[in-house]
Amino acid sequence: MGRGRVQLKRIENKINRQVTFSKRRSGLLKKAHEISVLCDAEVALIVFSTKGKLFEYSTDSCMERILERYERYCYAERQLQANEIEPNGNWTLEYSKLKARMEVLQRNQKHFMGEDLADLSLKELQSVEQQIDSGLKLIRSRKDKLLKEQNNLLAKKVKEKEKLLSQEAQCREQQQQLNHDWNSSNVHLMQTLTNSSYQMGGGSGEEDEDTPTGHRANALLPAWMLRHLH
Amino acid sequence: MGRGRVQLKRIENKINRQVTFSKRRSGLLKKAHEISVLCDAEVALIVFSTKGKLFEYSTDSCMERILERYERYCYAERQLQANEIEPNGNWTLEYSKLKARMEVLQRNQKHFMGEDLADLSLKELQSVEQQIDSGLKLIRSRKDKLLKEQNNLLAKKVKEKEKLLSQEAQCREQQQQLNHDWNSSNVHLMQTLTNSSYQMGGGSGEEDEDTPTGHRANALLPAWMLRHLH
DNA sequence: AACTATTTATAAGA
DNA sequence: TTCTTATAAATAGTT
Repeated sequence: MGRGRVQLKRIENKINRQVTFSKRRSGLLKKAHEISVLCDAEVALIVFSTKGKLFEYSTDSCMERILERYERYCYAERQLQANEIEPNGNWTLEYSKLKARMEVLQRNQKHFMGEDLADLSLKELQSVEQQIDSGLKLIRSRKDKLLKEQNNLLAKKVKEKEKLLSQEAQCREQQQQLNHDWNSSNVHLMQTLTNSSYQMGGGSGEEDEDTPTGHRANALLPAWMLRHLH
Repeated sequence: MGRGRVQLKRIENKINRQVTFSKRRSGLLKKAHEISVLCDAEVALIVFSTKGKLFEYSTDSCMERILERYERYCYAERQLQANEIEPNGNWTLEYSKLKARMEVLQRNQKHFMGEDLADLSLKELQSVEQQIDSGLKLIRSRKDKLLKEQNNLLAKKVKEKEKLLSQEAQCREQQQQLNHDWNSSNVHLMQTLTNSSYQMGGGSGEEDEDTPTGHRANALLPAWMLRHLH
């Protein structure tokens, strides 16, 4: 576009390069904005000049959110790594980076729980809604699966009990002949039945027994964590 | 660029939007690459389509490095702040505390989005489900509210336009009436004042609203773009 | 900073 | 999706 073809290689003349950079940069930013608006896409564009000056564009002027999304999309490897590796150099820098990320996460989490929604534009709201909705679906199908598994397990247990009971009944028949007390045996039977039906209704089976801390409360978020959100 | 001007607003036709996205995306990536090579710049470009698919370009195919550079650049300021405000004693302690909180938040966020659900017991699942569900309800009602507000606003605008139009119509009628009266009673006078009456009869000179030649670019460009233009 | 001859990008159509 | 083509837009080189 211009008077003469251009070779795709570094422009050696410094002035020329600078001018071209300036022109193309604004063109690039404009096009990023256009595709974002026209096609309802989310765009993040970062440009460092040779001299190290930063230029950026991001849809809805929220670079952090898009970068977070990018990282999530990329299997979150970077996040994990960055958090695992102990920063040995600049503590204040690492700390503030972490803090900034934290803030984004907190904001996100609040939105997920329906707080501070006034911050969000309609588009953003829709995107959160979509994310949450798909999350909810996944959670429900997972729950469904777990429940079915437990039911199967319980059904098996019931069968076993029945088997035991019939064996017991046989025993009892034999015992009857020996004139043993019928009532005590009956009570025992009742207890067994009650126990199994309770487990079925309660649903969670044996998992609660392993709880180490003991505060696996109804709320997913412990109080101290909720405090961190504010 | 193409057969007809294009308005900078979301393309409503879905097929059309998809096609345009595909075309412009490749154009954008190409231009990102070009400026990177020609001007020796470092470029990172991330694009999410409406459907959430990721496309990216980065100089030297090293997105991570550029994003880190970006964060360093952006957090330089924060770093100064942090240096003054944050505790000057035990950085490693502060850092690991923050990290722990971060990890909890990340885990939670994943669960909210339906990832890593295998970690959760049935009870926890139910609790997450509940939280998310209530969040979703809040989000939907907020969206509803926003949409209604927008509707009201638009309705108002429509009414205003209607009002203006009817007012204009009235004006014109009155003027015509005046002209008519004046013409009929002052024919001879009019002849001596041809020039001025011609101007008057021609109507109000300010009516033409369409100024196709005026570019008015600055008014339409977002602030960031203006900034980059200088 | 403008200008303009050209190249490039792309909207619409097939 | 891909190709074609008429046209709008971007921009290289110039002033």
